[in-house]
Amino acid sequence: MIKLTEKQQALIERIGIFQEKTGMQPVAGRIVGLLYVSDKPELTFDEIREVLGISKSATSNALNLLQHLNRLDYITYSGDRRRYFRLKLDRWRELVMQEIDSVTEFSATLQEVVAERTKETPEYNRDLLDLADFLKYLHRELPKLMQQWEAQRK
Amino acid sequence: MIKLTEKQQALIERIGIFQEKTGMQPVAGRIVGLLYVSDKPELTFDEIREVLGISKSATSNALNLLQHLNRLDYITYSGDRRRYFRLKLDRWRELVMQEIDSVTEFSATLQEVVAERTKETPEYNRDLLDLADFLKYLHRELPKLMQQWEAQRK
DNA sequence: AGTTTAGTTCTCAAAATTAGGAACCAACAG
DNA sequence: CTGTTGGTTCCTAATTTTGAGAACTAAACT
Repeated sequence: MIKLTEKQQALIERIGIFQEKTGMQPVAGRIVGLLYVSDKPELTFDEIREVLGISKSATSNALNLLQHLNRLDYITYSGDRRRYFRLKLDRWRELVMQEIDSVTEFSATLQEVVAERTKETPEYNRDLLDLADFLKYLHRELPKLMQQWEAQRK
Repeated sequence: MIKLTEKQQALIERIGIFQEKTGMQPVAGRIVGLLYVSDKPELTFDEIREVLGISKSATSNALNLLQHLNRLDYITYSGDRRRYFRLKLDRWRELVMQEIDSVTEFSATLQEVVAERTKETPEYNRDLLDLADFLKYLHRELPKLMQQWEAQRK
């Protein structure tokens, strides 16, 4: 049975709250926190349930949500019926791209907005287009930025 | 009295929902949408209230929230007691930096997490540190990226 | 002083989110 | 075919969020 230190528990709560602020439900946020912090990075349904003191339904729903959000995975071992859930941490590059994608989508909406707007407010329209364009630029440049980062670290 | 087209209303709803997904409350999200779309980019309290069909309390609370989030401003004209609310759109660069800041803050938590973690999971710890480091890198590089963007646009 | 206007605050009800518990299902074990 | 385990689903209650309405404040106008 898994036991957490005070510090670990505090970290889980902090991470949980951070995730909540990005729109995630509380239990899901804490599961993410737990998987960040836990010495074993692969936990079973019941380990998660037990250590966080939450119900089966909450656990099930949150795990499914996290899988939908592309944050979670599970692996199995033959002769063991349980799933071992883990963060898709090794794929964090995809995660970051995913976040930027949604922003870029918004950029398209901004362009639609400008297309609808009066032409009487040229500076305002320019600001909107600039923002939209920068977001797209950011989206395009992100892969390069990742490569640069790879290169510059020792 | 301000009148919106169907298309404008639809855009406001779309923008509103997008904002909601980033954790903003519904009315605040729609106000942002309205100010993006409205031909007049500076609206009074009552214009906002009326065109969105919301109560004074909801309007007041949302406007204050948006000012706290650094998204809104207002200007006044002498001899007119009303405030003219507007998006701080011309400052979108700051906005973008602000968003990245909060991510960077999370990066510090990740480093704390790794400091607490067992050393028995070196790859996992490496992934965590990589992510944390990349987020900081992104934070540092963003200003440069903005400059590049300024330079490359015609 | 009395009234109108711009906006705030308080109280409360409606609606949405969250999560517990129990019943359920499917796979495997004996 | 019966029992156990891992996980899902359904129903419901508690909590939180949201926003309306009315009372209120403060400034400006008369």
